[in-house]
Amino acid sequence: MSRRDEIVAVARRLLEAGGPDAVTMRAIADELGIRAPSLYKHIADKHELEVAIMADCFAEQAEVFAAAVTGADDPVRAIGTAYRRWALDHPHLYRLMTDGPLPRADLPAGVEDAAAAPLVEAVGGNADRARAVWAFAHGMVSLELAHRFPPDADLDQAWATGLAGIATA
Amino acid sequence: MSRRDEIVAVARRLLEAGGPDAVTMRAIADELGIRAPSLYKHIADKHELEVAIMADCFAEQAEVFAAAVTGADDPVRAIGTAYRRWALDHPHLYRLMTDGPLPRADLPAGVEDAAAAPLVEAVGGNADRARAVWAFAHGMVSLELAHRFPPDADLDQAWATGLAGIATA
DNA sequence: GTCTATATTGTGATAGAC
DNA sequence: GTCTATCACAATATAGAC
Repeated sequence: MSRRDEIVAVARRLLEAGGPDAVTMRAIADELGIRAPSLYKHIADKHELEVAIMADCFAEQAEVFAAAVTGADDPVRAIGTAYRRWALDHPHLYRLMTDGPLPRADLPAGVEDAAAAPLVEAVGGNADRARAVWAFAHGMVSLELAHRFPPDADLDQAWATGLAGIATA
Repeated sequence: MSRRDEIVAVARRLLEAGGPDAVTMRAIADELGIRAPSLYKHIADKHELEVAIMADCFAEQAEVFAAAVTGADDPVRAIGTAYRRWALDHPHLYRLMTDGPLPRADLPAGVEDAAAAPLVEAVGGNADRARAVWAFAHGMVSLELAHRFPPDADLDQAWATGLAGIATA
């Protein structure tokens, strides 16, 4: 594991544990037992770290979603469940990936498509339906992460209602 | 208009125009021709400003959504259109209202419910369906605001597919 | 109700020695 | 590849005079 990879790994761990404010160049360096300025011998700037973390996550999601559809009775439902699980397990990573425009020019080619492929296939290649399902899943997950639903809301039921509707529209 | 109300109005205008980073106590004060510390004679802290802006927005949304359903053939569709319009017209306000937990304890009672009421009624009082529609709309809007859809995506079609599915599930 | 002065805290990043 | 020293900047908020 190169020094650069170690830095990216530490940055990701800090982000997952403490959110964006916890990811400072000083904190990363402390974790590695070095000084902050030394980091710049291995990476150009902070943006490079964010991009590297996103690339990691897309690859991870591609695996998880592909595994979820394999042999599933209801592939859309299975992806929805996996999508929700991943987001709830990694809330800060999820936000990093969805809060703003993707730095597509800096990302390895194909990672975004690889993560989306299982869903596109699950809806039979219908792009509008894939986007609708994605938007629904993203909306459910981000409202849940933001604690915007009332505590007594039955989210499993809302997921079922939404996915069933869109998948069979 | 009290000095406090002027301050809130300026803060909202700055947020709409330049996003969260543009809303500094200095910028607000500059706009009013006074110094930043003077603001604290009228408001306790920055949080109070955010809450006041949110309250404004909920009241505004309640009006807009209620007007949208009035006499509409397809009320869910009408609210969806109005929801999207409001969000696209006020992206930074929309994010302020949806990115994190609501400070419900500090918000005037009922504003949140008033904004949600037209949708709840449009789906016949079915809470699960209301949440599913809301999540879908929120997902569509926030992905659009984050420029996450490809440029050639037909978003009108995705909206139609999603809303039709959920509304008739 | 406004002012000046200041506390406090934080950030990302660079120069240049070793 | 690491270090020390430091730049350059920005933020919210308070104390106390007027």
